[in-house]
Amino acid sequence: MKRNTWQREAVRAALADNDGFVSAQALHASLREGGSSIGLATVYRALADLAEEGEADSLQQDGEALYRACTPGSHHHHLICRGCGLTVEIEADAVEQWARDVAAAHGFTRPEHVVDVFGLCAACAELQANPSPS
Amino acid sequence: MKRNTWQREAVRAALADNDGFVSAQALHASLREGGSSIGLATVYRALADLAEEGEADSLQQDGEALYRACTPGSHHHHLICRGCGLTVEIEADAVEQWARDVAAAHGFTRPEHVVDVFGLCAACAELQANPSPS
DNA sequence: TTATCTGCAAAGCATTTGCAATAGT
DNA sequence: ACTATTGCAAATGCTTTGCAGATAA
Repeated sequence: MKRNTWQREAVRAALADNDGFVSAQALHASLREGGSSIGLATVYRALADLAEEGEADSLQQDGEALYRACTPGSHHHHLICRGCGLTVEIEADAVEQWARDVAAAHGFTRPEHVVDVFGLCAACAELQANPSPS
Repeated sequence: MKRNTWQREAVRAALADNDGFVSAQALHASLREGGSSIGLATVYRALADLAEEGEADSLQQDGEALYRACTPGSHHHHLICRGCGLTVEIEADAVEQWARDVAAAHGFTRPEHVVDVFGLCAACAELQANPSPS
């Protein structure tokens, strides 16, 4: 059976404290800075578990896995700012349906999908237009 | 300026010869088997260039980058079999529109999106149901 | 000629794994 | 007690990089 260790709780909490996506490395570093003595491998293992149990979303970026807390069972997608990492949760019922349909139309079963939209948020777009403001 | 070497051509050709997504490693191996003496690093560099120039799609799976030839400028998505890697190109005009709308609704500009649907193709679903057929 | 590209081997990174010690239950 | 979990360090696997020699322009 799955045991309840303070390490797992720490990872769960650190993930919840964070608004955007975090890498395992970053999460481990921040836990260490917070005085925890948790090991890196443990963070990896905990995150993998959380993701499998549906308590965390994960996505791949630049060859590293990023995680984010999410309410169990709910399925949603993200709008992510390329500049500052700001993440907005988005509803995508229409896309869910479309994914199921397109999979079925080609004889595919057990469909899952990855849908993420990247862009520049208003603030970052502003920054890019005026690199040195005021 | 960008030079035209036989290595770059070889990578472009090998990619075009392949129907699904291929890893850099696999592409390098197949080129070597074909008698080429191209180096692994060169394959990586060529693929990165092709992807940047829009001549190749790329996606991340299991911590490795997969590439696939694509007609420059065209934008499409993929339905990928988790079992055998079979890839079907899918139209997603509705999703394109949705992505643009959702980005705009949140003040995001220059939207790009990642939309991939994974599933089990008919053949692989069959195999999983009957692990050792006839 | 000469700036870019190649190949090799050596890093570099994120992630995984083996194993003895530790700590839930 | 029993066994899952931890932490460390070593191992793995993909990708990048430094550099000397090759090569396209």
